[in-house]
Amino acid sequence: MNRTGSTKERILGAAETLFAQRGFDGASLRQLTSAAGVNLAAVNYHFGSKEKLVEQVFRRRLDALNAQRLAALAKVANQPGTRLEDVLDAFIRPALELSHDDGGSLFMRVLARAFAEHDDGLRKFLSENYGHVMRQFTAEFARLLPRLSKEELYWRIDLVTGALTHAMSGFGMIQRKSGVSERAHREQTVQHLVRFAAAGLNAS
Amino acid sequence: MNRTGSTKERILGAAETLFAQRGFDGASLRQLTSAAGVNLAAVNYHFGSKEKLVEQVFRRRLDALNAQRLAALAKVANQPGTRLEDVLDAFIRPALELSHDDGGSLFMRVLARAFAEHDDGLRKFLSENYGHVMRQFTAEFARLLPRLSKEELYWRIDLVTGALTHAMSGFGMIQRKSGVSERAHREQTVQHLVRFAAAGLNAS
DNA sequence: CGTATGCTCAAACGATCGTTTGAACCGCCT
DNA sequence: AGGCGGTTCAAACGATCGTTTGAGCATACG
Repeated sequence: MNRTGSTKERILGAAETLFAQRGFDGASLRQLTSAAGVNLAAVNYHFGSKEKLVEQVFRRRLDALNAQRLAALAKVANQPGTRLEDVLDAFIRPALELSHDDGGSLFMRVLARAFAEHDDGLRKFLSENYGHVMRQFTAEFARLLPRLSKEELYWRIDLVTGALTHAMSGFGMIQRKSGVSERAHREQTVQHLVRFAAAGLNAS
Repeated sequence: MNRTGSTKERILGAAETLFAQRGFDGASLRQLTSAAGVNLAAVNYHFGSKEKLVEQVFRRRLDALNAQRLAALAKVANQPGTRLEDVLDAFIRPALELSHDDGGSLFMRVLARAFAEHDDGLRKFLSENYGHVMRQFTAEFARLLPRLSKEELYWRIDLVTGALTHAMSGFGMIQRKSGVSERAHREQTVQHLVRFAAAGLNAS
């Protein structure tokens, strides 16, 4: 039972963990509030409903994540020397750094669930709030891959995001060797993912 | 309400559809039996429990799918002229042909959900019953990509399966152009996926 | 001191879940 | 005709779900 932080923060933390482990429907408010060490009614008092709690769990992480992604993209977008790998790095590195925060890796599992569950309400929420990020990256990919038709480009981006979401939701399976620092391991991981994605996007 | 076939078949069909749409927990036996046009108790009578129904939904498709995959793999495995693309074709083509069967495309969504939900019971079932398929493909990938360490190979295969599962669970989003036959469209799709996967596996 | 205000609490609400029950019904064999 | 295994049926079981309620508590302000 977590006893640090405000009630809202404890609920958000416990929600992230349990949503990752059991899914949005699978995690009950009773399990959740019990793990957070708060009263059952606290969720509806502070968030209004379980669905709005889900949205806040996403907001807490995605606001920061996508701000970092856009900041990194801005440094390389629409510039002459930019390589495909630079854009992919701007997309992937912030997500992996988030994975290293407390509970951050769990959040990537939550995100993977959101992709698999074809929940219209959740997809609409994500599209309305964070769709512009994907649109900016897509525009830059289109610039760097002019020989791909719009159709092919969309498809390949879909494949890449699928691979990355899948991989990062299971992140941690790739064991860090002893003697390798956490930072060096993450750097290796970023480069592995970037190389894979760049090769896929560039495929003949 | 479906009225064709035996009670067991109608349940399996409705289960596949509803599991794809709402998830394993999200689809209730009452929705399911109502859609199948059978009595609520029929599920427990014919399958024993909801969990065993889930397993049968997987079995019905995966037995045939993996048999086709292994048959296709056997034709190219351990032979001198085999290209990476041939092995990937053996893995991907049967899945896409299944997607074209009635309800088959829905099954790929079910499969994507099973990946995202980290349900231990389900993962154990899939591993015990179909793990040998992935092991055979992995062995052949290892033969064709000798310069990759075992660690790197496992990771890239994980990325590829993630991309393919993600893409095929959303299959149908890539619209078939008018004037292109269903068969030609599927052939194009297979080659797109194979090229992407081969490039990713082969990345420097 | 009295009283708002923000928050927590135990308890209960109605709804829905998977499962079980026992009677009714079916075609088939002797 | 009569009984019998296989199947279907409506109904109910206990459990658990998200949400609501109203009393109780703490702190701050007049």
